Amino acid sequence: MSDTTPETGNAFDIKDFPQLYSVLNDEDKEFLLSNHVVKYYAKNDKIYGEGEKPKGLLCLGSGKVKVYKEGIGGREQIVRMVAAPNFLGYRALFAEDVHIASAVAIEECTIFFIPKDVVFKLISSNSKVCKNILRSFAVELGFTRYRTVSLTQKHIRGRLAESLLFLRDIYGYKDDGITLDIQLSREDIANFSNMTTSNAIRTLSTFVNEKVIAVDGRTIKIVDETKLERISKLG
Amino acid sequence: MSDTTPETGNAFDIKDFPQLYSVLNDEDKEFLLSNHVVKYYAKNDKIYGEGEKPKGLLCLGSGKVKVYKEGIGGREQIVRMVAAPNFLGYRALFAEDVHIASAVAIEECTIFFIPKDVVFKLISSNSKVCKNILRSFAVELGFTRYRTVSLTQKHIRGRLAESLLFLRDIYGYKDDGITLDIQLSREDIANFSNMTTSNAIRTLSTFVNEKVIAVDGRTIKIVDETKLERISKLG
DNA sequence: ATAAAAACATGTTATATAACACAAATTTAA
DNA sequence: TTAAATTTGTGTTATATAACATGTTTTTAT
Repeated sequence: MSDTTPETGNAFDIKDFPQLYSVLNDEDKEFLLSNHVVKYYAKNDKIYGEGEKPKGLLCLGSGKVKVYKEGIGGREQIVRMVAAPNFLGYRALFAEDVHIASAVAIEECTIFFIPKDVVFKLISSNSKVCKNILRSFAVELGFTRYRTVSLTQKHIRGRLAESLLFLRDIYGYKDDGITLDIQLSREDIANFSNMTTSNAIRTLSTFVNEKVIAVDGRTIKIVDETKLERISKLG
Repeated sequence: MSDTTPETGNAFDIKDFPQLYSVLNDEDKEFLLSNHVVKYYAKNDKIYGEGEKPKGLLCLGSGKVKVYKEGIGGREQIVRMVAAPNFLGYRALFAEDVHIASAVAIEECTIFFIPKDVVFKLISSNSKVCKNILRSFAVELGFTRYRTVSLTQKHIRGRLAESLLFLRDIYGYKDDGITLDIQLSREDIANFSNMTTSNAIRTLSTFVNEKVIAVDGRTIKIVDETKLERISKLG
């Protein structure tokens, strides 16, 4: 992590983080502006790790992050793929617990750090802040529960298809309207879909053969959305 | 569901629901007391179902509830076992979504229903209410994520052992200190542990043979906690 | 009290997928 | 610019567990 501006020079600031800033009154805006820290992370930088204690709220202002848990025999399970703007690592904060997952920047990130006491002061004085955080939790819990069922019940093809559709939902397409706006290693795709890397590679190949997707290195195009959704649905 | 007092005559009321009542000031207490409904459910009564829209907040005052999702081919996955006092069905409320799971009373329950607008008024006027709900979400999200990894990565023995330990954590023991204070069908145990009923039965039997647990019908005693924890940990 | 239904139990077979092995391609480092 | 390491790709084998079959016991309904 670096405290200097990133090379790209994109000047993101907390005013562009709607879940927090846009619902505050002028006084609280002033308070927040003078009580947060902007942090920059390069690709592959660790943002927090399992077992660490959160010192405040993290707000992903720009960039992409993967959140994963170490499982049996060090096998990594990606439990969340995060797009900006979104809260990050807030579960541990509100459970008054240590982090039970790790977060890594999968591309350059801007993160706004808000100290614990500042967060709780904002929540106390502004119920809209509270509602936004509640909504984030509710949406994420829904996603996680849905995934539990998919990852345990669907077969490999269904799991992979669903993962690709989730990546579409989270990061969207590039300008061409078919290229997923995220680059992941086969291993990350496997860890997100609960399968071995070999099987992720194999199944991606069969999807290419079936003309459901097109692959060029780590660039994935969804060629036949309907078919992919059918594969995901059938399990 | 019935609106009359249950046969047992246990007079639970919302004053015994600490997550809400104990943090309110006198005015809000009055407001809550005159703006909620007490509902009674018999064993096996459905409390809400997938696709329904929540009309308010449910607070489980007494009794036990299972929350499950319909998966592939109608296969049911229990995503939460609830003990009183606890919030229930609140994810959909705060996500402004329909229920994505169903809730069924596994024994007689008392539930306090608080209409949506009353809930939001309480949250606005009292940040401690908000914090309590945030904590519930945070704890539950942690549990759900932990489970996702266990249910996908652990083998049958580990999954079943873990489920039994979770049931112990959630419902505790009876007075003898070894009998789980919850009665479940083998099918429910299977649906909680992501396995077929046959395999749940089979694995319970091997645990009995290994003197880890003792079983009499639906009554389960944990005879060797250390061994059970080891089985759960090894996966 | 008896029939019907549901739950429990156990043995056998089929199969999805992990595990393993190895090669090729690509990226990183020296 | 060459070597080393990592990632990607593919074929084979082993195995955990679902699926199936069938019988027994317990519960529920009449």
